This record gives sequence, C-alpha cells and structure tokens, in this order.
Amino acid sequence: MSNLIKPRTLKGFRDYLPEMMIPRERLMETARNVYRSYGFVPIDTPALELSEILCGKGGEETDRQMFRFMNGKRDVAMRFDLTVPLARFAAEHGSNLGLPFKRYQIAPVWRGERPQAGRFREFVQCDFDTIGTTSIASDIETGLVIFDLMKAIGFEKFSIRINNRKVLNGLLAKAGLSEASVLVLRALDKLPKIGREAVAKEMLETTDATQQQVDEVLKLSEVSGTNAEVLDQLEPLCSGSELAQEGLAQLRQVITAMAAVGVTDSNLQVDVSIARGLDYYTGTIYETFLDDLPSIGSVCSGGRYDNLAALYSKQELPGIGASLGLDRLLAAMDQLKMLPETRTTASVLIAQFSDQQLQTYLQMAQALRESGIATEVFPDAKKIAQQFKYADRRGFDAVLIAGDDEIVAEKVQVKWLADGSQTELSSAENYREVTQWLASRL
RNA sequence: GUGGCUGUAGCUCAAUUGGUUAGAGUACUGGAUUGUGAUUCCAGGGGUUGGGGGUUCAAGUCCCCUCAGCCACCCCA
Repeated sequence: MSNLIKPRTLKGFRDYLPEMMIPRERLMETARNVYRSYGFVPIDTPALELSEILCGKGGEETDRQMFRFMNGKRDVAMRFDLTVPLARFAAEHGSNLGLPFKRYQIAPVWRGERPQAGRFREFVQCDFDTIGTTSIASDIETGLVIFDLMKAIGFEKFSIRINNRKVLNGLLAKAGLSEASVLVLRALDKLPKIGREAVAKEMLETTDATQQQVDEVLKLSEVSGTNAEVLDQLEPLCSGSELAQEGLAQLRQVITAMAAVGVTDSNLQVDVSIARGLDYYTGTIYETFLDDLPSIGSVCSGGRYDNLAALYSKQELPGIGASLGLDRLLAAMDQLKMLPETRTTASVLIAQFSDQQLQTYLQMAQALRESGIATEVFPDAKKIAQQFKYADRRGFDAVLIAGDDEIVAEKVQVKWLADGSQTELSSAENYREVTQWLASRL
C-alpha cells in the first residue's frame, strides 16, 4: 500500500532534460543575437493578465482555448501569445516608448489545445515586432530577420512563404465575397493540403458564394512558377481592384529588396494561398516551413497589422512582426536528428588521480576558466578509465591528465577525445601553454 | 473542444488460441585491466506490463473508466 504521489506532468506540459535544454538555451541565445543585430530591444510582460485584456470586451475566449480562472474576484488568464500583451504594453507605455519601437520578447505562452507532435500547451515563442511605422522597409526587414534567424540556427532547406492580405482582400471584394472573407480565406488556406476541388466544395458549403464567385477566387490556385512568374500572373487577376494592386506592388517590393540582399527563390516563395494567422493581419504575411519536415507546421509566422492596440488606445499603432516557435522548432530538429548529443556545458574535464592533489586540480581548473574555457574537475578519484568514459559520454572535448609524474615534472597531458591524440604541455606560468593550446582548438 | 490509433525495463522491442517466478538487445553500475574513452568477456541493479476497476480457475493479452502520446479536424508556433 503506497501513498506516494505519482510524479507526472500535465497533458501538453513537459520537463526539459539537459540534452534538450542545452540546445534550447542555445536557440534562445541565437534568436536574441539575431534580433539585437537589427536593433530590437528586449521587453517582458506578465504571464498572467486580466481576461478582459487578453480576450477583449466580449470575453470571446472560445477560439484561443486559453487557461482562464478566477483569482478571488478577478477574472484572469494566462497569455496565449505575446502580441496581445505587446498591444496592451504599447497602449500603456506608448508615450514613453518613442516610435518606431522595435522590441523582442522570448517567453512562454499557454494554450489549452489538444497536443500533437510539435504542438504543446506550454511553449516558448520568440517574437519580434516593429510598431509605429507603415513603411515597407519594416516588411522587408521582417523577412530578412526570419531569413537570418533560420540561417543562424543552422537551416539551409527552409521556405519562407510570403503573401499580402491586400491582394486577397482586394480579390475577394472584386468577387463580391468580402462578407464571407474569413470563411473563404480559411478554406483557401487549405489549398496545398486538400487541393482545389475540396477547397471549392468547402467554400460552397460554408458560405453562400456562387460557383462563379468561387471559380473567380480559385483562379489564384492556378498561378505557379518562380516568384517573378507568379507576380506576373497575378497582375491581370488584380486588375480592377485598387487594393489588390497595391498589395501586389508591395509584394513585388519586398521580394525585390530581399533578393537584392541575397534571399532567393529557394528560401522565399510567394504563396497566394497563405492567409491564416490572426484576423488582424492586413498586409504582408509570412510563414516558414522546413523543407525536410513540413508536417510540423510553420515554425515562424507573422505579418503586418494596421492597428495593434485598437482595444486599449485611440492612438493608431500600425506595425509588423513575427514569432519563432522555439519548442516546435526544437521538436522538429529532434525528429530530424539535428540536435547534438552534448550533455555537458563544459568542454574540458580534469581527471582526478588522487584526492591529495585536489588543490592542484582546482588551481588548474581556475586558470582555464579565467581564460574562458569551461572546465569541470571530476569529483572522485575513480578509475581513470571510468573518468574517460564519463567524459566521452557527456561529450567533453578534452581531458586533462596530471598524475604524480606530471605534477613533479610540471607537465600536463591533454587528450583530445575526438581523435584520441594526446599532447604533453608545460604547466608553468599558470598553465599558459595549456590554455593557449586549448583555446586554439575549441 | 470533436473523432480515431497506441501505451510492456531509461531507450528499441519479444512474450504460442488469455496459461506457471514477463524476456532480449542497448543503456546504466561494478569487475577482468590499481594511469587512458566507442572493442571483448563476466557479474549486478532496474518492470505491481501507464493508473484504477471488471470478466475468468487464470489477464501484458478481453471489457469499462482514467491518464499520457500520436493522427485527422479545429486552430496555430
């Protein structure tokens, strides 16, 4: 009869072991560095907010499936994204921020959705947004940040899909389908997945559109080819709609500018079917898929919005931003076996021969750390074979060996684990030779 | 939130038509090898078969509930 509590985590919530957490922290650092390289500044906001802030006046939280509960008499909820809190933040601190304002925020969010591969109830988003400007330069920059981010993480084969809501909205208006735009776009979004026929069927079933109107919209499904070709094919479709033409021109500008900086068709594709994302997107929209694992979904999406803080402020706040799904990306990298099996944060292990020499080892370790080399001293004077095994399993780069013989001779043996080579170096001058040798190879 | 599939050592999997003390590989710990890691050999620890209930002389195998994972919706990172 056991009254122990069974240790377990809630559905969609997970623990992160070192082999997962080490690359996870590295990803966050990479994102941070890329954002900073464009001048984005960090902010943070609370995990918990008043429900009315997160779901608006009507309290229509049905879609978002957020974690919501009463805290005494307060109706509160956990944030489900970082964009809504940014809107509140901007409205609250607007006058102090100065515009344009570029911020990044790397933080966990919570959604009560049913989990699946790459979909969790708690996951970290890495958001970056530029608010207070409608310039197309921000649209371009957003695409470049996504590109840099993916490259910096180590991806070559990825596709940033780009579209413009104005093209879509213009064409819908032209076809007389503005009323049903949400439903029509939702169906259109499934085009690559379920095909033209199924999309047409869904549109006819969920809206009161006529066959003719549906055919009109689905002319979009016929465009194909390179970005230049797609843009040219869209030209006649957009004629007659000022809005659509404006969107098309913006699309062209972004594509051209990104190409000028080296982002080519292999990583950036115009995709007229992408429409999703929150309802508030009004211009350029981005989604990013991994060519080797498209089923995991978009790992980085975003877009332009006209008025972010409409719920909280009378001041109009246009902007554009996107969000990297860190945990989804990590799940994808895990599936693609892209994660190193490193289980150490130090690169050098100092073997311990006898506890009599512990001080020597500590001094040695300190000397290495002072030159920026993360070093671990093995805690027990165990058999040397076991200490090597430990170093090998954890993924250390090198083992330092200093037994009585070496210490007397003022020498240190450095064994490089990758190739098994061993070098004897002097321990004089506070291990200068050792630190230099290591620094040159790490 | 709706519908479906799955669940056996840390991991990958076994276990005749329900039939005795649930096995193997690998990983882990120690030894062979008292100063050298991916080889070899030996030994050891680790499972109330996700949890609970039911049917049966007998359940890892069948039924129900629950929890978790996965898939399709929904939605989205």
